[in-house]
Amino acid sequence: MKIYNTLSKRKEDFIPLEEGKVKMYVCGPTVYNLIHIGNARPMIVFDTVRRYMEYKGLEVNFVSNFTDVDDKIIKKAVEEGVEAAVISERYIAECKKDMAAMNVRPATTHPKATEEICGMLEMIGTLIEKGHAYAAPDGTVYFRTRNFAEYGKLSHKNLDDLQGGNRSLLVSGEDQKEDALDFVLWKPKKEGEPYWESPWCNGRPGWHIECSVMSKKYLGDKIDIHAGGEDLVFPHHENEIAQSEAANGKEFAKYWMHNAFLNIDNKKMSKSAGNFFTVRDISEKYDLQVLRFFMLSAHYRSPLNFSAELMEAAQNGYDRIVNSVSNLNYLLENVTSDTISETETALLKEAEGFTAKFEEAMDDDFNTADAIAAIFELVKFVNSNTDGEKSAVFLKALKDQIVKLSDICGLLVEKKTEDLDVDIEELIAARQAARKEKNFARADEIRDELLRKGIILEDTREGVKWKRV
RNA sequence: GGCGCCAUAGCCAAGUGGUAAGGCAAAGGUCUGCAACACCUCUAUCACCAGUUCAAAUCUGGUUGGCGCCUCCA
Repeated sequence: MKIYNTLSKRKEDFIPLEEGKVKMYVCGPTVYNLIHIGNARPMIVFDTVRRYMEYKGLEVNFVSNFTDVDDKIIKKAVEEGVEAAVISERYIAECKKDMAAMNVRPATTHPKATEEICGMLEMIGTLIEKGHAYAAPDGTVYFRTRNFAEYGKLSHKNLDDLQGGNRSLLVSGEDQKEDALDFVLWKPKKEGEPYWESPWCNGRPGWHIECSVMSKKYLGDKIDIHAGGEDLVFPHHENEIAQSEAANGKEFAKYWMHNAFLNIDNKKMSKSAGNFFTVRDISEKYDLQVLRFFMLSAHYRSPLNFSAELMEAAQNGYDRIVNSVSNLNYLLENVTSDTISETETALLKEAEGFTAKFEEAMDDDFNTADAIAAIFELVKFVNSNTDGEKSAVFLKALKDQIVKLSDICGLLVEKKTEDLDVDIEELIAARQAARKEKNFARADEIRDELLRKGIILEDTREGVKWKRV
């Protein structure tokens, strides 16, 4: 299994620190609103990485945080006149609903920043002791960036380029820094903000320290994979490395994975540009499985464009897989043979090739676009090689194969079987009778009536199939 | 100003040295009372220029056109 490592800028063989186990940390959302479809990309991508690793027999300890103390949360709390925790708890709950609908599995642990303040105070203390951080007179604690020799190794920047960046860095408190590149570990509270006591001042943590601390607490000083959106490479992840490695004296993470951005109609999504969609918005029009399928249709390191047309195409593509499984289920319900023939055995062997192709794609830095192509090839193979004459063993094996590969991608392609109401069953039977008498007007009338009730009929060679709109 | 990425059919998207996967859409056909599903057929020399090589979408240099990070941001 190869993974592209941002640190080395190349694909590397994935070798877990501990055989058979993976320690993985993914930077989670700041919970001040419903999550947007940009937030959804890393969730879906890294959930898929996790699922594939588990499929390969690895035990994945997957940690993803909720940042629940932040300026935007506080601002929203002030606007609504409630405690910050009311806002963060509300949106954590909403986020979990969206994740469930996208079939993103809950992390092994979902730590919250506000519950890890103790660990942050401890790490900041260690950094000060070791000379990597200092407290300014007003109680702000800064990280001494130039004291960490490897600073810039992830984003491949050097400090002098950064400093020469000609931008005005003089925001408030800037003058008390030893160096313009030093970043905040702890900052004093402002009036009305939530705060915690500390040796330096009553205040709250800077943005970067939380991930260093949560990763250390739940996974250990050194982990296998640290992941997130590409915008986090600098400064967030660069700063995490500086803090963790300076404090722990060990390499922080072996592999760094970053997903590319999602654009809307070829532009960066932003509220001001008016092209901003929450996952909830999309769920009103589409099953979020379609969103997931869409996200996986491109490689995670390629920028992906989002538009209404592309979602339609994704809907149709996803339906093709669902249809194939639904056909297999229909055949299985009406199966007549349960002994597998020699031809069938040979076909199953051939079908294994698609699983091999799928794995080859996923082993190559999680090439989901290629992996999904393998699923489509399997779908075509299934559609071309199954009919009412085939045995139950054969059909079941093929169905399991499609469902399994789709499941690795987190795609649910098997609709739950449900029983129809008796009156609907009777209408379908009545239509069949009408068709037999060649009374097609009556047959079509019944079909329209069922459509109004949300049932779509399809007359296949093997009989009448139905599905929900 | 510094660092970096991308450019493959109408659309989306794999392919990083051996002669272009897959999906969507469109068209024609088979099946079917019709529709739907499915199946078959059909669609590209890979932005442009030069070079390396027996061989390049794939390597090198250049041109053009997009984009990202350097600031809260997935």
